Amino acid sequence: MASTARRPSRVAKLPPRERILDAAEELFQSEGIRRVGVQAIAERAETTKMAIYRHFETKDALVAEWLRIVAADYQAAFDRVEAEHPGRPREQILGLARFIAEGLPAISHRGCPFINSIAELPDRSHPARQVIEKHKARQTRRLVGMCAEAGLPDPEQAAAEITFVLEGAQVSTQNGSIDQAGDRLMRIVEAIVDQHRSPLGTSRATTD
Amino acid sequence: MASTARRPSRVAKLPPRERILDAAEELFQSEGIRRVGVQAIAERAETTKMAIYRHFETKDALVAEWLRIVAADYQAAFDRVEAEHPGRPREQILGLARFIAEGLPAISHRGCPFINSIAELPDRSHPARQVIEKHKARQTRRLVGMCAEAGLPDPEQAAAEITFVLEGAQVSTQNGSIDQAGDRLMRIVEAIVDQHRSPLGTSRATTD
DNA sequence: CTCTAGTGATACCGGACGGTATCATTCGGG
DNA sequence: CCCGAATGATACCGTCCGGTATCACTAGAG
Repeated sequence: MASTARRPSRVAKLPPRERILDAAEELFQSEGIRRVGVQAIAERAETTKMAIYRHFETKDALVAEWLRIVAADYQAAFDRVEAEHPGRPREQILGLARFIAEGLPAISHRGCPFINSIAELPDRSHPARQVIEKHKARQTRRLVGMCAEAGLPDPEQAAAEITFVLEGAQVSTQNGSIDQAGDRLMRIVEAIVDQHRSPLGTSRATTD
Repeated sequence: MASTARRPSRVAKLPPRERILDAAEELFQSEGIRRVGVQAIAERAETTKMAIYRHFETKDALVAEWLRIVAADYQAAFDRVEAEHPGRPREQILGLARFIAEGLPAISHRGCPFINSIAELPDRSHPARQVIEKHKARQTRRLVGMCAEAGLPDPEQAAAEITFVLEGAQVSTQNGSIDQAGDRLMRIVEAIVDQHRSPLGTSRATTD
């Protein structure tokens, strides 16, 4: 049976590997990769350094696995938004933008894990970098597809613009240069999706 | 009179402080702040660690000074673009965008120093963070002013959109998710500045 | 029960780091 | 010419880091 997956000693705990990944997630996100030592992760996971090195070859491998999970979560959110509006690419794009916009407040202290990790890992051969690269490539491919389905005349350009705006909203929120970034972001993406786009004017004709 | 500022031993060298800042610039930009040790900076500057600590209280102070210089260079480019098109805010904005777009290839390996530094310095109280914050705030203020002068109906929104797109183009170039980011960036900013903006269509009416 | 695989705990290693102390050297101004 | 300030060179300190070795323990399978 085992209602709880395991029960090592007293409290119901997740297996060590999960605890390690959870701890790594929290620490890497809030403090950065290089500032967080393996020891700190172990303490937060209520285990030891040795346990970490039993489950992950090196710290870099742990970093890569963390980013793999973040990317998977992101993709899952992408899937969810897509499934909520089947056959309606414009709504899908807006849903994605809303997902990002709603995540901005949580991101305001520390920014996007991918952007931050790239900054902390200059060498492109790092395993984590390849995880990010693949994720971003897939993300772009999907977005281009959505833009094409939405009937936008130049899907690549539209996807580039949406990508720019989404990324820019995150970094601008992080560095505090733009306030109400979420609202502004939504208005911009709406203008892109509705082609007539005059987001700066007062006209607010949402066709369909 | 000292035709050359100084000539310590053999080759004409800049004074140590300049050499240190130059070395720091190169190393911080290409490797990141935390990956670069004071020793490495000293070697690159053809001096010693002690010399660095004679000119800068701590490594953090050196980082802050470096970013202050980067911000100043940036502001200078901003000034130059502004002076090239006096009284023509639209041309000024486009010039700024072009400045960024042309800098993208050089940035493709390592990204924007401000974005990277924020990622490497999680604590907002860090002196370098305050340098960045001030710079970004001033940047936004100037851009809003330009948008207002250009007669755009909602200058704050337009400035936000331009900021998002500029920042997003930089991170997207860095992570390789968008190709031809420079061209795409220019088309987007043109569309923002010319309000009729249908950058995705084939119409290419560049008035004036 | 016994055997084994996974886990917890501790100590350790070599290296890099930020920062300091000390002393020799050089150079320009008086 | 000489003095003092700035610089160069080297050694050092305490700390933290990634990673390893060792040993005791627990729990589940047979």
